[in-house]
Amino acid sequence: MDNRDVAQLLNEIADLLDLQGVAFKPVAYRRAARNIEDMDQPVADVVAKGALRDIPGVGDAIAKKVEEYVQTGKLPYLEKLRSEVPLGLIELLKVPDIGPKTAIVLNRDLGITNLQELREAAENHRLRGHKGFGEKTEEKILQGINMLQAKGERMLLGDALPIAEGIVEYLRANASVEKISIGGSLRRGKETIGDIDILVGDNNPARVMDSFTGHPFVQTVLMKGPTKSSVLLQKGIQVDIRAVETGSWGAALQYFTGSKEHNVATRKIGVDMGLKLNEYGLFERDSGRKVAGATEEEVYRALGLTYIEPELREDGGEIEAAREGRLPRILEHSSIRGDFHMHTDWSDGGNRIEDMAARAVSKNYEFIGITDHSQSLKIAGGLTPDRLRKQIDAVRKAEDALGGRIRLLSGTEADIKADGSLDFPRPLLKDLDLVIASVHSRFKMPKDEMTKRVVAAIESGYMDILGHPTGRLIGRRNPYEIDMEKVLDAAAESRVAMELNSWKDRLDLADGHCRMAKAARVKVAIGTDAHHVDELDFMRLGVITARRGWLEAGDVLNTMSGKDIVKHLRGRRP
DNA sequence: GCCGTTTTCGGCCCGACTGTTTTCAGTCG
Repeated sequence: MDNRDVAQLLNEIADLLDLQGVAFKPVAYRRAARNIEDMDQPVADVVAKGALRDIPGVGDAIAKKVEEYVQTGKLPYLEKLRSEVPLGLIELLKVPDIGPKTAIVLNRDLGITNLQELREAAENHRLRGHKGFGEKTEEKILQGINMLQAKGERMLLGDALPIAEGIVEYLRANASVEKISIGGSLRRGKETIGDIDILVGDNNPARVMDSFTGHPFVQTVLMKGPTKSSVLLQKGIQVDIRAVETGSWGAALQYFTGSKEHNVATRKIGVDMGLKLNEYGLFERDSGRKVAGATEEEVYRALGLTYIEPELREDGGEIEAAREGRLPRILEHSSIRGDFHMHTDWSDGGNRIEDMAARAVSKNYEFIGITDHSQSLKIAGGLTPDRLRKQIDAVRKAEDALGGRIRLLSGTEADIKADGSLDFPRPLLKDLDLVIASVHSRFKMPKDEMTKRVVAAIESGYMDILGHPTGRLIGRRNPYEIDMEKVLDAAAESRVAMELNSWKDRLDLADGHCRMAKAARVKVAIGTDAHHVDELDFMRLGVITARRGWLEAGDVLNTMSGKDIVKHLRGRRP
């Protein structure tokens, strides 16, 4: 059982308590669930250490239940709740506009116990006429059920960003707004996005709403008011837009960026200072006088905090750090001077070495790693030792042709075989500038075996970077079982870097693991894993993830100059 | 159920939009 299972359990308890009309407890269970889910350590380890109560939001009662579940696999408290509430009611909560209150009424007055029965009742017009239910509510519920069943998974950060940027550009050009920004989880750079939030600062908000909801990318208008609207795009992507006057821009952007938990925490700080924070500004509670609001910096300053970058706003310790002035100066994209990981037409890439290099030069990079696959990855046209020898020459030639404008590191993404050995003979590895080694097979190994395998590769002395360290594909494949603490300890010892693979459905290391790497004093190397020149742009996803992982320029090898990175890598060869 | 730079008890963020209301509750973010 992993952290997600435990979180799911606690969330179910919260839902069931909601459905019993219990106040406050559901919020507490959800907070604990979220913090357990976001933890980097397996919850079972925390239980073993007896450290559950150190998790924010976990007190005696929840700790006892989690312990019981982890140790016995059972939780009688949940069983009891399940027996008290019709099980199908929980799925009703997923329908937009149906919350616990409505679900309770539907069940109590109409005997509805699941989604199917709700659909039938709505279709047969049995809802209208009941107190609080009219014709429109009935229609909306039906629509909501259809939407729920058609709705896809969460979007990847790398898919959502270009869509949101397109909308921003459109509004900038067509609605001549004064200020506009992406907000929400997208601005915070979360790896997956539920919907797209956009904030507009304009002294005529109603006009912006008309412009927004009236335009061709909108398929359905879900809601439209003078300052706030929601629409659906094709494929069911929801976009929420909010407009405020420019004087409230900072407060609104702060509010609209979230996270929800970060906002609750900042508003609480306000309350403690006799202030009230909302999207219009920060106000003295008694006099109503406005203290701040035009910029985010101003709002944070007035709360006694240094500015907190959006990627850090997860209520993960950033508020305490900001109060004590010890927030890290997180990585900036402008500090990136190279890319460690890409493929060419020598294996399964789409472009030549020269093309990749030229695009890198146009990004002002000082180095790139040419790292095609190794021989055992036949499906991807992995290079034989012979071919790799030839490629080393080709890389040198391409570098010369560019007249020293960029360093091309001849490298490989070598397979880590099941026994922990690398997929090329050592003399060949020794002649390469850069060795990334990755697991591409036998993903389902037991945890201790997988850990041993990867640690053995790290300790071989022939690798520089551990490629996509957990092997996950967001939304498609779980990370393989591995003891990240042990891997990081070995990496620290051997001075091997962890890759932050910034391919859009990898982002591996994930943000939390970046923090662990930093704590273990292990460097991070961002690699796009590009198979095409355009995919070198995935670098920004890596930078965002590194920022979410609290990494600073000095924690990331990509900030080294071309000259220094060559020196660094040469110094590692046995 | 959790939590504490006024608290170990008594609070628990704040406002827009909608539908069905003659003044507001519920939901959402």
